[in-house]
Amino acid sequence: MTNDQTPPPNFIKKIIEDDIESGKYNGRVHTRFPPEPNGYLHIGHAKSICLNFGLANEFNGFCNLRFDDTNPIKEEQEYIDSIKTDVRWLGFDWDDREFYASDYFGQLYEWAIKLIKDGHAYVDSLSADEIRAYRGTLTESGRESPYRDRSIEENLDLFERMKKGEFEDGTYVLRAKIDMASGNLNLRDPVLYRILHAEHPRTGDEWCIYPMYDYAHGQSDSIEGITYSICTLEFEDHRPLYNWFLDELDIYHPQQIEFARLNLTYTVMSKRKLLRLVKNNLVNGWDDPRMPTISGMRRRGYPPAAIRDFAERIGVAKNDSTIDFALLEYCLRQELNQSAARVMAILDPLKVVITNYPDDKVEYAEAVNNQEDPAAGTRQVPFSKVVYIEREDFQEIPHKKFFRLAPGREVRLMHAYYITCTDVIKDENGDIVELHCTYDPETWGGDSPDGRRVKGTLHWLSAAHALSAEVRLYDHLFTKENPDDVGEGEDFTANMNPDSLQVIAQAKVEPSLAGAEPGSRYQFLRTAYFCVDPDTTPDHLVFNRTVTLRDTWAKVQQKSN
RNA sequence: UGGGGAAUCGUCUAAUGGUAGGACAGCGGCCUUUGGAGCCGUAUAUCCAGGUUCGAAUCCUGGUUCCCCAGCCA
Repeated sequence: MTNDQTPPPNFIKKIIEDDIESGKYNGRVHTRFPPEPNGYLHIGHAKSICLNFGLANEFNGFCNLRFDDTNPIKEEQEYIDSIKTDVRWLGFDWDDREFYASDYFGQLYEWAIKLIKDGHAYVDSLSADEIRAYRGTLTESGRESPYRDRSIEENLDLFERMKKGEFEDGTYVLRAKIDMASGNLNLRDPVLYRILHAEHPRTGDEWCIYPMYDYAHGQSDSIEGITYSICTLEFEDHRPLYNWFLDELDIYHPQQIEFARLNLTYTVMSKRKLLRLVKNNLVNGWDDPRMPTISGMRRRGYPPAAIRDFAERIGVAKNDSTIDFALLEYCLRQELNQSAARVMAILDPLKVVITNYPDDKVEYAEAVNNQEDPAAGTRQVPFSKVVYIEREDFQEIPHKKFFRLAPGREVRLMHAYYITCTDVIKDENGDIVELHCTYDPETWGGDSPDGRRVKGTLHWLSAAHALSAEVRLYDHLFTKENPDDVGEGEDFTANMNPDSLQVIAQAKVEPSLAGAEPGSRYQFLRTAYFCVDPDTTPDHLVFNRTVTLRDTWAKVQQKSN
């Protein structure tokens, strides 16, 4: 899909344009996407990825992929691998600029020694609990650690022994010496290094002290020559600390800019909650198509171009905001409408016997694959005496605005014939089991030579030729726009939608779908967009519903209720 | 009188002293071999109160509301 509108302005572009004009970074634009490999990427990350890589593209700069791997307890190679897959799948390329904060552990250690020597850092012997108690509260200033004035020599010695592994976890930390009375808690002698005798996914057991985020991030940015270190709002009051390290170390100084993270209706976004859904088996893994993870969206059938379009449309600002899920769906339909091949599938089959059609005759209707894309061509769809239509496409006593099939009414079977319903066959319970219709042989292709019109056009399948398939219909994972809107003693899981997954074991699909590749996307005509699930095997097709088609008939029905 | 941020249609987002614009959602219509897509039209907003100014979403003063921060997480 092409979007010929120029990308919208935002406050970060404005800053960059001003900097380019003033020559602040000599016109250079260099960003980075810095995930911690402790979970799978989600659509909130996608916003950040599109922003950082997008800015680099727009201003002829670069964007690095940098893993913020400073906490070996939570990080795993599995997450590193998935993150790379997801960023690439979204359509972005970091060339050879794949970096890790752990690449800089040596340099970071040297800089820590410099801070100690300059009297800006000290080794503290307080326990974690004591440090918390000494930190004070939001409204009361903190107290200085009794170890704050150790000599530089002692600090150097202790820090070196921390690194050598002489001490247990938690016995010592390295702290910056800033201001225990600061109103900004981040400046109350923040911890720079902690002792962690843990195996790191990349550095193994080379280190047993690990830098904290605040100490590692800005310096990593500096080493990589980043110009704009773009992060989310909650880091706003870390910025003074970000600047403090760079200034005290007297090294190249990137600029941190904060923007509002993405919130989406009917969705939870925090890694903690997503992890909980996975670990408690409330969903089927990180790539469950109901998950807002990139891997889940991929499996659900979201095209990367739709996600990029979405990221552009939501904008970038500093307001806390929650995007209407309907916008995402709009972007999906927009993209899928252009790219997805049309195909016929019946989710809830109703048998139709065309009484005046020859018993053993088979004709092949030429069906357009995608009227939005003539290059997609056509295909042959078999037609015969017994067909399936969608059960909801027939009403025995039609609603006044229902213009599909009803007794005595004529409709078009798309690309095939006009048919007229003559009889309704019911079982002993009064349930409709079959329809008898007649067809007009003059209407092959879907047009009548006499120019008469029909109001309804239905999709259909030749019963003898249809393939069976499993179809998975997905809905919002949560029933409330804000899943955290819960009663006392409840949490977000109380709002989980019991109907978020509905499995249709025996749907019918076109024979052309035989052998459809996992990941390929289709529009089931008049129904929804679907994507072939990886669970598919040669004799068992599985489709995931990506997003329904807009359904104005559903609205009409709702209104009349 | 802890610190840091943010307030514009229902929801996002533009407009940086000069006609409050766009998108999604809504509503109405046209068209249609998808009740899809497309097209046209339409209603709805500057947190409040003062002030400066010919003119204020924008500048000033004072309020109000919301978000973030007390990890040896990021």
